[in-house]
Amino acid sequence: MNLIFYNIMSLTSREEDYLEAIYLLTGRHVAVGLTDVARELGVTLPTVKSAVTRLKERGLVDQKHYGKIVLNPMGHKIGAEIYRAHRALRVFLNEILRVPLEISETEACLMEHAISKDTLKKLECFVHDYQTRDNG
Amino acid sequence: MNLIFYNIMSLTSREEDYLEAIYLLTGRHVAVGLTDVARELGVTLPTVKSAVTRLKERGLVDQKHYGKIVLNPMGHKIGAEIYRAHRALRVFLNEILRVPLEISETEACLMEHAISKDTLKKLECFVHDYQTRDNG
DNA sequence: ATAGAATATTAGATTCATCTAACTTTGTCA
DNA sequence: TGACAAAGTTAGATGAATCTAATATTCTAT
Repeated sequence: MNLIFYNIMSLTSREEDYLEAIYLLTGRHVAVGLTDVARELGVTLPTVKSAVTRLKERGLVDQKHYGKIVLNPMGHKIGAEIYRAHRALRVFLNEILRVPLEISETEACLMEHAISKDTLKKLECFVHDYQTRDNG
Repeated sequence: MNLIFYNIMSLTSREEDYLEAIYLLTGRHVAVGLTDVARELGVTLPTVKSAVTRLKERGLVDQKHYGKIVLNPMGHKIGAEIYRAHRALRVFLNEILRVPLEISETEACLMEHAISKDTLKKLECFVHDYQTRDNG
């Protein structure tokens, strides 16, 4: 079911970042505006605007004129998945490699786009197993 | 000693890829041409040309008109370091997470740019320790 | 209800990374 | 030694991602 989408829909890292940011903000806010995303990612409003326009063209988000940003089901799914990779990587870096939290955060954010579904699953298992049998 | 350079010299992922490719080819060939790099990275000649031009402007490589590509000391150092990160990540993915080699190769190549010197050192230690006490 | 603040939009520029097509130089071998 | 192949160069286009500056809309609080 995803194969069809995945081929058409190979997103850039940056598109994934925007999707992830919107996903996270959606979990905290009632409504997500361009300004929220801009703050979250440290970019300017027009930059967010053009990213959202591109995501809109791909059918991953909706935004009415002067309106809030809403994730479509596929956008939500991708955002959630990117965040899952982000979290697994951050935990691996921070709790297993003992990289400081801030740095783990930053580097996880850069690595999260590189990791496939299969690898993510393996990483999650590894992290889980490692934690349950008290290593380190 | 590196701080000065590192600030001026924040390379894009792609610039790092080219440097790494040239570094690897240098270890195999006598002389590295644009065509070798193009083959290695799967891009066209003009693309390599413009990348090399940019790396030349940064003083990381040299190339005379119609000549071969030569890494300058700093370029060599960066290329070697990127490759070190690449290797550590590939080994982690392949030998510890049991991700198939081809996929480990690809994903390491994407992650290698995200990882700082400190994190790399930690990852290398982790991989080493993991391997010496026969886990899995 | 409206003025001022906050937010969103548009226009236009820049840089990187890529491509194709056309051209030039170098190198080789018959 | 000169024709042809291989390698390198240049020109020009495209798209993503970013910015600043200017403009438009919406919200809010008096």
